[in-house]
Amino acid sequence: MLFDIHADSTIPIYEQIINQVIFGIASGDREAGVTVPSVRDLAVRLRVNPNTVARAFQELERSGIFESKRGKGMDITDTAPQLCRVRRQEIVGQRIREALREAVSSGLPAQTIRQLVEQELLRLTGENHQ
Amino acid sequence: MLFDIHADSTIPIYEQIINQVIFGIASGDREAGVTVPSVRDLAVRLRVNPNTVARAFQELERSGIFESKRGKGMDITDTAPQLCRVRRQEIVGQRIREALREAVSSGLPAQTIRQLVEQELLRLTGENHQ
Amino acid sequence: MLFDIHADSTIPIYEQIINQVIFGIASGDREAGVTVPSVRDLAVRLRVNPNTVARAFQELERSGIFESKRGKGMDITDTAPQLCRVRRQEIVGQRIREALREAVSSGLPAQTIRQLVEQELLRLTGENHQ
Amino acid sequence: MLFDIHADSTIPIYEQIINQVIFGIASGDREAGVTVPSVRDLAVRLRVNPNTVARAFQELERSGIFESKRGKGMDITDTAPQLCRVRRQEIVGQRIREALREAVSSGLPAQTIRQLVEQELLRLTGENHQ
DNA sequence: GTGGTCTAGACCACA
DNA sequence: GTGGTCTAGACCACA
Repeated sequence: MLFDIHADSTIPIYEQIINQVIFGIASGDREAGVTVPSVRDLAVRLRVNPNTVARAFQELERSGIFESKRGKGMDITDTAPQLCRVRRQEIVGQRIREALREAVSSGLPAQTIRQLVEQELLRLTGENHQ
Repeated sequence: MLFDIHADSTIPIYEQIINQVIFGIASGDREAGVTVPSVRDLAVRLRVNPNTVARAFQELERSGIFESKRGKGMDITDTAPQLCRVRRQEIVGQRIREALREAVSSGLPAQTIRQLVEQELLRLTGENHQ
Repeated sequence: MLFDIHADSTIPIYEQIINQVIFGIASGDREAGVTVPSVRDLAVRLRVNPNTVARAFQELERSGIFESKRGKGMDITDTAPQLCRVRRQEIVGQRIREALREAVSSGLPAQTIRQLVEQELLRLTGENHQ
Repeated sequence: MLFDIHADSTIPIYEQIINQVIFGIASGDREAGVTVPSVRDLAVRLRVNPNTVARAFQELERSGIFESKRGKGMDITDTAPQLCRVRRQEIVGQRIREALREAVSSGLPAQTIRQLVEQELLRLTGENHQ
């Protein structure tokens, strides 16, 4: 599982970790039953405070995505892949919804907003939209 | 100028005020040279502490959108409309960019993202996209 | 007496009025015994709140530069010219002193400060310094 | 970094803090990447309310001189030294410019002004000007 | 531990 | 009346 943490993002580090775990599992990077790196190891790897990783893992456990193996670390649950696909859609959907709600309330014409979105999507996906 | 403040939003109140002033001026709600409601009045109207309004106004002054007339209150500057149109585009554009970047990095197929966006845009603008 | 009021200066308007009166008298623009414009007239001329002019005049009276002619306006006192020459030196001296004290405390080398001063003086007086 | 705060100065406390940070960094007192005293610590040290320090730090952050490391405190940015040297020159230069402009407009002869400046500079730097 | 936001309330200079 | 500054104190998210 790859992590790409930006300490200076507006998104808190623990939330970046959570989302990247969710996105990774939803995309099939990891399968159920697999053991997850320890809090300590991941903290070292990401150069991040262990408390921060611990917090992310706790929330993932509460969500039913991780389960703790009695003192032996964390596993990915059987239901994780399904849960993560749902959660991914929610997370992404909500942020898009908020961005568009703000855009509309700003008074920018719908046409301009649509252009902003389209142009950015093309830039990000590098895909031709025909 | 209409204000719609949500005390429980993740966006700080003073920033909501700033953005709504910017959006309002960018949309032509208020013209340059016009006097702005006083800190105290707006605070009462928004049921918010005067310090919070004052902070928003000070940032707007630093941005060249308001100018303080000593002892008399705040005016909208001559350059405000232009500045606000630029700022609006930046604010809206950045939030859209971040939402889409996250969406793409989540592994959702571009087609799904495009659907999410399109569906939300239609819902918000109530417009028929033919 | 000429006035040059800048509403947006960092120097309060009443203080600009006071200083310009003092500088004017010190420079011999007005002689003792001459009647001064009324608060109301000057306020109109300077497009300034009458309270502001009144405050300036009060301070000038307290300083012995103006004297009120029982309800008939203000005169310049006999001692005004002498007082104003002293005050002018104090006002100018103090602001220069503060500026230089800050400059020195900023850590800029004395040589750099001297250059800044010299260059500005030349610019302002348009005079050749040989 | 030494601080010398005067609660009774006409310059607001938060601005004194800002200027002294700028002057200190411009003079090489602190290097980039170094962590800054915490808001709470500095507030205790300066016997000032934490909010006042926080305001100064926030303006320094907005100026690109400090950067906030979420949950960890403030760092001096890489560009701070350069920014601070520029800012120092601006701050000092502007105050000198204003003082001299006033001096010239006061009607004092250029020669007298030059003497005032020279005498004060000598007093402050204790240096022989030959 | 860190900074960020907000409230309540005081006091001040200015117009 | 206006805004600007400051204090005291609370609460929160984050690491």
